[in-house]
Amino acid sequence: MNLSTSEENYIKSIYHLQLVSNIVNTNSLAKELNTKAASVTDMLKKLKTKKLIQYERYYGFKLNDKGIQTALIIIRRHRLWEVFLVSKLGFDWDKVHIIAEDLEHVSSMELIKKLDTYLGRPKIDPHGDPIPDVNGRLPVIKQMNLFKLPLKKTGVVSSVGNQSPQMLEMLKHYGIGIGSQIKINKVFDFDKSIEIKLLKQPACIISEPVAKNIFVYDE
Amino acid sequence: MNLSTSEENYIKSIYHLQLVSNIVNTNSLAKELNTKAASVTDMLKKLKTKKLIQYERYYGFKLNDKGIQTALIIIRRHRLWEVFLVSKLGFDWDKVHIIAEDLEHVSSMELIKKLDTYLGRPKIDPHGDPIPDVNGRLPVIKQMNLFKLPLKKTGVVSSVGNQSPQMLEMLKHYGIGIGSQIKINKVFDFDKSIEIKLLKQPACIISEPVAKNIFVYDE
DNA sequence: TAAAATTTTTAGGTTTGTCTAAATTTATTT
DNA sequence: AAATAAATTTAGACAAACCTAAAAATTTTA
Ligand SMILES: [Mn+2]
Ligand SMILES: [Mn+2]
Ligand SMILES: [Mn+2]
Ligand SMILES: [Mn+2]
Repeated sequence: MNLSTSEENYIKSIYHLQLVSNIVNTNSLAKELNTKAASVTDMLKKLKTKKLIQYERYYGFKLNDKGIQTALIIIRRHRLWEVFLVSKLGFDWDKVHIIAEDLEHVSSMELIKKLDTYLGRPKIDPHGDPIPDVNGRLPVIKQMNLFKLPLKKTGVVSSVGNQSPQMLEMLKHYGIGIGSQIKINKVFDFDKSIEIKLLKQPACIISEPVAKNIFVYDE
Repeated sequence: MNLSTSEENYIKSIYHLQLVSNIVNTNSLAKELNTKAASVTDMLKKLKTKKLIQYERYYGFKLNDKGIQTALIIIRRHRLWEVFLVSKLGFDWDKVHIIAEDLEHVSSMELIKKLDTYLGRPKIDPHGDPIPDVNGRLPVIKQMNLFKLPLKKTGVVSSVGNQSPQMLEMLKHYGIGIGSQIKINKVFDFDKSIEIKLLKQPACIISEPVAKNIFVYDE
């Protein structure tokens, strides 16, 4: 298909937005991409002629099957590079997204195939997000919000909702990462902050907004 | 400085051309970059305003110190990625140039620093070309043309002049690579082709154009 | 040295991706 | 149901990186 960096970024952003809202609107995409609504409209026309989106003016838009397939290929590249940056180069998880944002646009098939093999065909990226396979299939990861974890029951951190550098830096500070074993000691009614206990660490308290973005699976 | 991919490609090409000819002319750069002379002139104006080249119209041009420094940073990224592709991902040496041509434009300093460390601070790339250090200093590699190697004396292949995929594929076929131990058995007067002997391989004959592009050091 | 050939630059366009400001359309209030 | 507000699109520009064709400068040849 041969897409520009800009087209790829639009497709990826539409994909992420339509996971939440089913139909995507111009303003939210503009905000997501740090651009203006008028620019978005221009690009929507182009993506429509390339038959990657469903789009009727004033009615919103979303990726069609071909568009979703394309998005998953780009997401696969992004997440494989993130694994590389963390597991091979030793980057912290809060530093890799920006770099992967560039690397994901290098489109050699052979490169991604060999990178995947080299990394040991990882199923999740450093933030716990699933890596689409070569055919764009996403492994389903069974997980729940930390708030759903019964008191005193141990869960394993599986992914993070908000992945801003600010959030990730904070979790790093708390010592919370993918794979961390976590237990809820107590929920405080006042502000819904919770006291948690991690292995080999003293108990600590995290706020509701933080807790809401942590996902776990049990045992 | 923040340069576009296109600007970086121009700078790198000027660098390579001025190694040979000292002063570079519009047409040769256009040919090198598979573009037109008019496009080159446009870019030269831009590079001049960015103070990266010395350029007087109709008189040719070359990189100034700042331009050379910039070129060496890009070449460093290119060659480090080539090392990665060959030594970590298992690519053949004739397949890595095109991919590195894209990867070299990902400009995170931290990335290149960590990649360098990860690769063990290599001094040469898979084609035997020296990798500039962080400060843009090039290690000097003492070598000579294969034709200068005395008969029956063993040399070690250190680099290749023509690095087109066609040439590299051919050398791969002959089993000639960087580090190969090579001896000249005989030079044929007729066409200056030479019979060579590599370790653990039967003797074979290579043409003059091929031999002229092979460089060795003795011992 | 004058004509011819070559090289380089300029003039004027195109495409991609962006923008601001104005016009439309749709949604929300009175 | 108007009026108002919000969202979206269009109109018109702009910068980057290209292009072709024509003009200008330089070099070569006769
Ligand atoms: Mn990106
Ligand atoms: Mn991620
Ligand atoms: Mn390049
Ligand atoms: Mn190389």
